[in-house]
Amino acid sequence: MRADAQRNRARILDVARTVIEEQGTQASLRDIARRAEVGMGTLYRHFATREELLEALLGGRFDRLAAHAAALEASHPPAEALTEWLRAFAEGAATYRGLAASMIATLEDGRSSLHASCVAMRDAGGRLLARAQQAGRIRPDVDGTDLFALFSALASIADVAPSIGLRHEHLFDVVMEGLVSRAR
Amino acid sequence: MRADAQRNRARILDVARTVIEEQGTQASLRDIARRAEVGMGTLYRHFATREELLEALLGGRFDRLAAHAAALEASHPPAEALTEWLRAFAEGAATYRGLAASMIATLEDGRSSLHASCVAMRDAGGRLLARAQQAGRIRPDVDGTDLFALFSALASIADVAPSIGLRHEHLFDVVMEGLVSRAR
DNA sequence: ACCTGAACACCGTTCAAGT
DNA sequence: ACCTGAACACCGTTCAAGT
Repeated sequence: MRADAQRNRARILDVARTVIEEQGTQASLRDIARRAEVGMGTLYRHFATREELLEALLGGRFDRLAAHAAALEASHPPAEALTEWLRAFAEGAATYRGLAASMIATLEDGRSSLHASCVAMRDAGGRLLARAQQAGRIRPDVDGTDLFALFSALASIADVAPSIGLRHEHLFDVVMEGLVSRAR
Repeated sequence: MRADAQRNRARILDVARTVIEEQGTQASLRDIARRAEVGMGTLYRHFATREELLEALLGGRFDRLAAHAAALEASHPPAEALTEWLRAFAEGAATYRGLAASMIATLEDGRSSLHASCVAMRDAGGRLLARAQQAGRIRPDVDGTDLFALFSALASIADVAPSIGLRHEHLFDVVMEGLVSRAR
């Protein structure tokens, strides 16, 4: 990649992080290009879709989250590992306003650039889930997709109603208890 | 109201119902005006905000839902009344794509035209909840707002991922079990 | 190769002008 | 009283023209 291109790409990512932090995942791309002092075409050349931009911003974080699942599997007993991971997952889904909703949508949209990361995360969670189910600690009739949907939806509440978001830990606990009930 | 105004209002509501059914609560107001064969100003005169339009479309339904809570309180035992009502509530929140998210947001936005209906529904649910808690059937550390948020969030999953929406009843059951656990 | 910015087709919202 | 539709300030996306 040419040096100026590389510099532009970095500038865009840098500005995008700030703007999306301010305005959420639906932030104006025009605004990002403007503040990065770059033409619209340049933004589109580097990131053909909004999802590609989000992937560049979040891909690393998501990969680490999937890896974290494997680590927890080795270090913690089944139920604790799952709970701990779901907590980290919910935190990740809350990185930017609007992200949680995008993540659920992306799970069934194979064309989205976020699709791969989300499927990987769902599967990582699914493995922790299966382990906890085999240990009889989680009800057997839920799968990784259920988990992903439930906790993303939970995270999305804070996006749309910040004050209710303060109850997040509490609501997390309620849903968690729902998973525990009817185990075995 | 003048006869032509009344006719216009009815036309707008009629078309809005169709368009919002197609495109969700974020449907283009311009499109609604166009298909109702009405100037933009006319639409704005009758419904100054998008929320006012939604209120006109859904207010009746929400009022009935609040009334339904009182009826259930008289006819059913505490836990059954609550479960039954929450089922109806979730159905109402799923009337239009995007509505569930609007409802959570509106709960803490006093200026929204949907605010009154949503508060009324939350309180109606809150009364059924308190009754079930007094009967020792629901954990005591949740309130009406928690309930509203949890089940709206649940409904919003189907908005953004239709196929996961097919699991709605199942996820409903999981959350319900979470409410039951730690009762008394 | 890469960048720019105007062009196009859309929005929501307002408001002067009409009846 | 009420209606119309143009005007304004925004979008996202594309693409001819430049370096």
